[in-house]
Amino acid sequence: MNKRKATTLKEIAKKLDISISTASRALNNHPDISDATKEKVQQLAEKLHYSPNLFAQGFRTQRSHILGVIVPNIAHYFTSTILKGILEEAETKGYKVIVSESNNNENKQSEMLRTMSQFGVDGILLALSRKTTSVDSILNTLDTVPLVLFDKVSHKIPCTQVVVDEEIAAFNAVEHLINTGKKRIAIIKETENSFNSEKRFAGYLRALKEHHIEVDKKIILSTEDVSLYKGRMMTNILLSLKERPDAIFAITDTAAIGAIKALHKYNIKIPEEIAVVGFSNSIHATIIQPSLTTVDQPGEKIGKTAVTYLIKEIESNKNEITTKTVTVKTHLIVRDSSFKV
Amino acid sequence: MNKRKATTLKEIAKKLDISISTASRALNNHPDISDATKEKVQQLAEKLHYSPNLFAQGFRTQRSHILGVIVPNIAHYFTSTILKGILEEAETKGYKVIVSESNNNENKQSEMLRTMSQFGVDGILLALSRKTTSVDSILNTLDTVPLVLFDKVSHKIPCTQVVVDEEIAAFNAVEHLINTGKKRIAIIKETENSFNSEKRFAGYLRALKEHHIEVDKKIILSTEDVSLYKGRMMTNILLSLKERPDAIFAITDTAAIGAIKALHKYNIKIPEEIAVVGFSNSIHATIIQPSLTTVDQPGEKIGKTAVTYLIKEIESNKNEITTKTVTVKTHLIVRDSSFKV
DNA sequence: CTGAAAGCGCTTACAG
DNA sequence: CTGAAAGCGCTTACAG
Repeated sequence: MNKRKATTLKEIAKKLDISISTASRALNNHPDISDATKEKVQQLAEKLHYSPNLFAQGFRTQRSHILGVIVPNIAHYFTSTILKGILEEAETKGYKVIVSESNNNENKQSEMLRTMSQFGVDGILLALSRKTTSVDSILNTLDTVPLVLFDKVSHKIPCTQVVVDEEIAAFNAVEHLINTGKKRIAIIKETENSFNSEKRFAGYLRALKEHHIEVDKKIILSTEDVSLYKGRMMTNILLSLKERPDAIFAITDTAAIGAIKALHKYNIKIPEEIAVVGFSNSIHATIIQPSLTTVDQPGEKIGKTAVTYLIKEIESNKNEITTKTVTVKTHLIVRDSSFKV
Repeated sequence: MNKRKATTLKEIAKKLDISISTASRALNNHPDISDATKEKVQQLAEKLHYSPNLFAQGFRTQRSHILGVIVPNIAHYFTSTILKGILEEAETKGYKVIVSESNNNENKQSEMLRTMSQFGVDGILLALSRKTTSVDSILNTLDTVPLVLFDKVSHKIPCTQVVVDEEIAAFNAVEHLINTGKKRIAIIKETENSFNSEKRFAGYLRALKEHHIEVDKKIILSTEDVSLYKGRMMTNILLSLKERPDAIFAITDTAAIGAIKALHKYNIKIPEEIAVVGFSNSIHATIIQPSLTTVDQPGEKIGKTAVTYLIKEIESNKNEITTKTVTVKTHLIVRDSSFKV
């Protein structure tokens, strides 16, 4: 299959008896070229279905108009939502998007960064894999190609980072519980201090503090992966406590759903006995019974924002590295797993 | 940001005082080159972190090693699952993947096909947008670049198509209901005859026929988009019937979940009064109460298979077009929305 | 306003 | 076993 007998600039130039340079410039609307010539060239190009060989162009100009995206897991709903935003924004700006999955594997992530920069993408969008401990490979690629971090970020990397207002969102979620009369609010968070978990925990603490509620370590539970299964397990632990909590704030929707499943098992009334709040507004949130109160994270907006900043960096040919955290707003969606105020 | 001061072949050649040609060949393990030279070159290349400029290489060889993927909606779970398979297989075969969303918009789909083929992808993976009526633009790109259809396919397009054993899967699902004693099985399907809907309906009919159950048009419901909302509506209709069905086979998990929600509302016991079976094994299937009996479609396998066939076509430089339907097996997962046999 | 020429980094017939 | 040279299709200083 090698029929790609595309029209080239040369052919156009020949037919019109002009030079290739002129043809090229006419097509690119160069101010030097006369209107008459431009029209002539552009018409013929149209007629012949001319389209520039983007590979030649990219090779020549050292600009591929390709953006590389690396995410831990593409089948994660929130991630695919961000990707949607990335694709849309990139397309309107005239960029193509190459996608890769790190599978939460740090080595793979490093390798992908290398491959992508070597491939010649104009910029990279990265959501850090879990437990990214060695930042070296990232700093390295940062030297060669613009890079923007989103969702899973780290302040150890000096670059633009697009995140959600994690701390405020968590604060609002917990305050909402307090406002509905809950006084003993448990949290299910991550063991390792990821950026997200840390911020959400900080929001939790601040809400308690501002409302003069004492922190009780017995109802602060940590787990390595905040999964449905772990949500269940943690909730079982909470239920075994002498003083049960009257609300659970899970740092993740899946863990919140695990909590709900555990509460179901013990026939505990939600939200009367124990309210549950999640984080993410995943698609499950309205499938589960009762529907889940949770923080809505605007995935598409995050994606679009990340692309916008990345392209800005690409097109401002400055060699400097921007360190800047862009925060996208979230809002709490109150559903049936907590009381309305 | 233009520090990409990558090592080039020229530099390597110069340092070793050999020609660029030799350096190139040494790196590519060309049989003509002596082992001594090869080693020398490869060692230096390693030391200098040489990596070929893939754009130059692609430009020269007319091979980009990029695959283009076009899907209706990337945030659809099943789709993201397929994508996962595509990414993985492509990576192991040394291809990058450009992803685009058609948003179920036929014009956009055509445009993307054009852009991709003009961009110079080596092959295209396409899941048809809903209501793709005009096949022309697809036939056109089929002339210029290998293309494989997956999931949403059409036999109007002469190319390799990777699908699931839709008819058999539906047959098994309906037969399962029959085996558990259900006699009056409703179906919720699509109005327009998409490939998927048509096959699943055929499987439904065959199961009834083989078990000598009469077809009753009153419990064959069609809707344009087989969504959760529509699943609910259709179920309401079924419940208003004089002779209610004792089972519902929804062509889609989301519609099945809509059905379950509607049945909940009327306090109808699942599966005792009415059993429900879906299709897809979406992530919701175990979140909903009762958990959903459904057909598991191996998304990753579909993705991998599609890539395998596409690359085969790309690398066999034959100019001929293969028309071939590859079927990936599914299996029924029996959960709580239907009886175990 | 237009053209000749160099060159982006690589591969590959051709020659020896 | 190695090298000189052409060329992939384009853009862009330079010259006029």
